[in-house]
Amino acid sequence: MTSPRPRRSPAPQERQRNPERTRQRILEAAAVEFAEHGFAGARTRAIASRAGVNQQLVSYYFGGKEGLYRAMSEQWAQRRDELSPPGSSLPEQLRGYAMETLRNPDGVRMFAWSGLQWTGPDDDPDRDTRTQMLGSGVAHLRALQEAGRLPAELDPVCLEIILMAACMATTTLPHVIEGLVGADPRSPEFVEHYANQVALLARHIGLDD
Amino acid sequence: MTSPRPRRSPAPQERQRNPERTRQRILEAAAVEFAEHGFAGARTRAIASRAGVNQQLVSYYFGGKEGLYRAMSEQWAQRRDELSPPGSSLPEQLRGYAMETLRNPDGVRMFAWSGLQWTGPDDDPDRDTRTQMLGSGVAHLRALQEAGRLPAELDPVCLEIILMAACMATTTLPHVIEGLVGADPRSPEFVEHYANQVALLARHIGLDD
DNA sequence: GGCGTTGTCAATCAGATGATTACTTGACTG
DNA sequence: CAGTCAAGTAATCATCTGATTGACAACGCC
Repeated sequence: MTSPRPRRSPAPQERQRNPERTRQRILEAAAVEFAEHGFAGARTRAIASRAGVNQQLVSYYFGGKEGLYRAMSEQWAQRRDELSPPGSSLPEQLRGYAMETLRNPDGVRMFAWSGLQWTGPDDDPDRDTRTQMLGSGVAHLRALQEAGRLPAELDPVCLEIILMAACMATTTLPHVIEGLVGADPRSPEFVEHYANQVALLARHIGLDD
Repeated sequence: MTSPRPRRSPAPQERQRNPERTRQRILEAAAVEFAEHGFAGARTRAIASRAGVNQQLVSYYFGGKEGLYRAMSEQWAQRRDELSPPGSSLPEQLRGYAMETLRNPDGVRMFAWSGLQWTGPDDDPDRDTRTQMLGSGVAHLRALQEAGRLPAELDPVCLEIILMAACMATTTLPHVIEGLVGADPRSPEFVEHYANQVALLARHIGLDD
């Protein structure tokens, strides 16, 4: 069986047709715009323009703005799923999550938007994969608790939520940070410092392995 | 001196003029809509309709959508400033902040939106009052630290940010919560439980007085 | 009671926005 | 090489959105 797209000449011109690449470009542009402005604030024209394609292609490939948003959400969910959590110990892992603001600012922002835009369990395509992923984290905490490393009266679910909110703070509370530290809350310096502090606190709670 | 508004018949009809009441109604309706949909998602028509007044009055009193948003932000900043922090000990205070989701869901939501919509120190009318308020919290933490109740290597500013993010989680991460606990994340039962857990964690860190 | 001021409204506008239509271009097939 | 279908585009549309206009009715003042 030969390759599905022979493409005699590898890439003589960039003007060739390439539906998959076009699709992908739209998805990438959509991620940037949605991450920056949220669903209501994003503009289909801006997405098409950023992708360098005609606006109609958004309808052609995704059936409109809403379909594009859904498709992009699913792609990001999948991508996040593939991403193996960095770090070995739990504090190191949390440090990694807090650093995600630098590696993948759009993804974190998208996630933050989705929380405020959330209206209910339905129309949340990401729900199941996300829950499964977080559930494993909760299981980890619960195991730590049963091993006596964590106070019995602490609810592992709530702790997971607290830690998650903490890791996202550089994205969700930039105005607070700017006011308190007087510097750009997204600067690598501060994000790294903050991530270290999150890890430190986690250790102080007793989340070391 | 007599009353400024004599109003011969006390309230024969509600159709009487009352600019101040109208202004206030618009502001209240704006708070609800902006809290629900954010700035980009809120509709001037919906605000006017909710306030039960003509849409034009938004321009008449506030000079348009943006002016209304600013005015409402300032009003809420002021209202929050008046609101004395409940609770005596720091964990109790944090518990109170986490419970704010029930007492004042719109206020918390507005604050969460403002973080994602934030573009820079400018165009942030709330900045100074907010920073001042948070600064006092940081000072409190720093005092605790200097008294040896808190590890020296912890940055009080980062700790404050972490705690704040944790207190807002029932608003910022409803999708996560729904997935993990399978219940309405805004239900009084869960919010109270979560607030207790935040306070518990604070105690466990050593933030007791 | 007359009169200017001010609060309120209905009607409407210009621009933006997401979607649709009809057309062109390119690639594969027999 | 004709034919067919997929990929892409330009032009246009209907609707929505925030803002403006002009009328007018309630109020304060004399």
